[in-house]
Amino acid sequence: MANIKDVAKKAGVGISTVSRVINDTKNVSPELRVKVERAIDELGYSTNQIARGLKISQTRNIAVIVTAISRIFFTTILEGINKTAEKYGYSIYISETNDSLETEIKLVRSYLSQWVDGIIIASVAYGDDKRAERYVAAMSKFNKKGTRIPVITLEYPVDNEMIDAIVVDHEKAAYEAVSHLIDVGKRDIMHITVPLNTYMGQKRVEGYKRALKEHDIPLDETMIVEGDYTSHLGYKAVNRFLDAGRKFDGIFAANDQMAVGALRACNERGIILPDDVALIGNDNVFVSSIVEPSLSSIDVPRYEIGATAMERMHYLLTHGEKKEKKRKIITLDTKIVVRETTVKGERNNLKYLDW
Amino acid sequence: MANIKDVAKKAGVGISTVSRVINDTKNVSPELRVKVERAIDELGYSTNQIARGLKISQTRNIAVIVTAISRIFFTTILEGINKTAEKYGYSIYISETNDSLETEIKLVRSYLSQWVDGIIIASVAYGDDKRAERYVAAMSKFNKKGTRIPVITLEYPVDNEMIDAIVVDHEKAAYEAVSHLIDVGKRDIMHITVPLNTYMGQKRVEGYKRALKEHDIPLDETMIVEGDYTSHLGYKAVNRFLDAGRKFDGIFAANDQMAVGALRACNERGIILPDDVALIGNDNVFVSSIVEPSLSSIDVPRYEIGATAMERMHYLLTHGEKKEKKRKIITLDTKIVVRETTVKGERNNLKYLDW
DNA sequence: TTGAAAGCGGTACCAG
DNA sequence: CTGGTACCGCTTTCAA
Repeated sequence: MANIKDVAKKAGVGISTVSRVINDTKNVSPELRVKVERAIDELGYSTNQIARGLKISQTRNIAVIVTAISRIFFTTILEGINKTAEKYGYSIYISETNDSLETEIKLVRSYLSQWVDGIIIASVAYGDDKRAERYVAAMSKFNKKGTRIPVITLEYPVDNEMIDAIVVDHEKAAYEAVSHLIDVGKRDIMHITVPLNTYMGQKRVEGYKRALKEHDIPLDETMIVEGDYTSHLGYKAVNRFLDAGRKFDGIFAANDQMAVGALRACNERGIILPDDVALIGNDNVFVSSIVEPSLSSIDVPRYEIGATAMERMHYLLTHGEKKEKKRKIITLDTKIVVRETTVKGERNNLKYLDW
Repeated sequence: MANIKDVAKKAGVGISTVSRVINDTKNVSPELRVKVERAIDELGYSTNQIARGLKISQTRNIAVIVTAISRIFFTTILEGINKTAEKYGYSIYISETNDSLETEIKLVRSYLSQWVDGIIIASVAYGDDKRAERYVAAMSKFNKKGTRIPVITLEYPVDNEMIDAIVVDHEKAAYEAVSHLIDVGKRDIMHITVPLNTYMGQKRVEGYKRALKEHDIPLDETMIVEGDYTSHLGYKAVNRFLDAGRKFDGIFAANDQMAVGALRACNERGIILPDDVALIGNDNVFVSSIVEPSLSSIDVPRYEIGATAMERMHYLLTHGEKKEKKRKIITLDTKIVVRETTVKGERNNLKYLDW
């Protein structure tokens, strides 16, 4: 409502003095300071951040772009980002791409023109699409008035040597999941993947293959079925295998949604977990400890990923271009959480309480 | 990077002409238009929304404030808001109050100073706290340069006759839930509430009481236990009743989290659902169809709530102050979803597929 | 149809 | 320590 001019007039001082007390610079006499503060109170003035942003080209707004807001995997990440952002006084925009590069680029463009201070993104720009390549190359050149607008990617590092990332080792996680299945005595292991045009999809397949190889289990490509993140797909995939009379005694699903679908299918068809088939998911979302039997999974430190991303963003924003030539890729640890779908009696369901 | 001045210079035209082609006003000659468009392309210019916002006092930014981002209840609402916002070209800020009025007020103040066009909020300003009252009263006066900044509340209408709301009938929903328990033959019904200092908490208790009354079941206040939204609490509450040897054959939990906690407790203690105890939750989140036995619940159209809120916001923003004196409260329908915790054999678990 | 210039609400430099 | 003023990048009158 009221602006700085009004305050200046009311306080009977110059506009710059008002500015000084607001951003409390030292050089203001106590008397004037009091006058100005009173005027501010009486007018209920608060500074227009949009004007301020225009002037100092700094908005304290961070854009957060994920593939799908309702993908349960992201909600904890968003929480981590949000809590940390609040700590430092940033506001955050949140939006989703629905796995469309088109949408992603559109969103980024829009945020850039809103002069966000930084962008945290779960990018879908992977693979050798020409458009994607140009876009990823441009990421390190985002700027406003010469100062760089940092981009931090979630889950995996994009193909640009200047862009930081907060990730986990997907290959290793998959390797451990599958090794665990082998350890509990399984050999015919099905792998339900996330889409294979994604980094995560490919890395997890690599881990799957390595685990088989190191345990001298011959690879059967038909045991790998491409998934789409949904519970429904996991459900159908298992039913299809069953209907076809395919032999399998283990399943590694690349996310928990699909694992739960698989679990449901097994339950319905009278397959005993883990005796007949051992099953392990990925992500360790709270649902894993709620289903019956409880689902083994790979824990991904989602909150920490979000928090770390925001911490890193803040660092980049405050420590500027301190000639950090090389990007920083922060890898957080995953760990296997054993429950009843792979080892009888391991309820390990404490987690069901916190959702 | 490049600004309108650069474009004007490059195209060899006046700055206003550039503005005209950008916002495509009619009065520009074809020749100039082409020149300008080429300049825009070559410079990769896109208009600075922050400067534009300052000038026209319209940012196309909407603030969305919920109590907790990770509260699963909200994620679908956010999705509805987001999808609709995208349709109309709004960006949205998302933040959480963690049920603190303090935080809520701070956030609102901050968004106001960023000149958001509107605010959609699941407010915690309920009850007769002086500070809350002042704040709620102020809601209808939020404005920038005289034009009003609309506020729309989620879940329930705040105590301000000018503020729109998108809600469901909590009293009725609770009434139906409890009536259903009675219909399936239960009489000693426990009610685990959400916090009783909330509108939802109180209304659901009212519904609970009305259902008992209309079925001539005497009210026993000790059957009402105040909850806190968490699974853990539902779990403990039931265990406490069991330990104390309390008699009960039905439970209405005011959200699904607590219902799942209660379900887990029953499962562990050998209580057979629904024979010994019938259980119904509230919200119908996807988890209801995943647990064993599947959980009866009250379906709340969360996506629609979000979408409707954003549609209404857009309406308010485009149709301005068309002297709509009176606020609009849009009430969406809830419906009961019967599953195995109240009626044997009613799996009704299609929903488990879509998460 | 076109360009100049004022002004949105601030910040920061400069002179006093 | 204080006030005047240019300017951030854009929109919009006003005159030409």
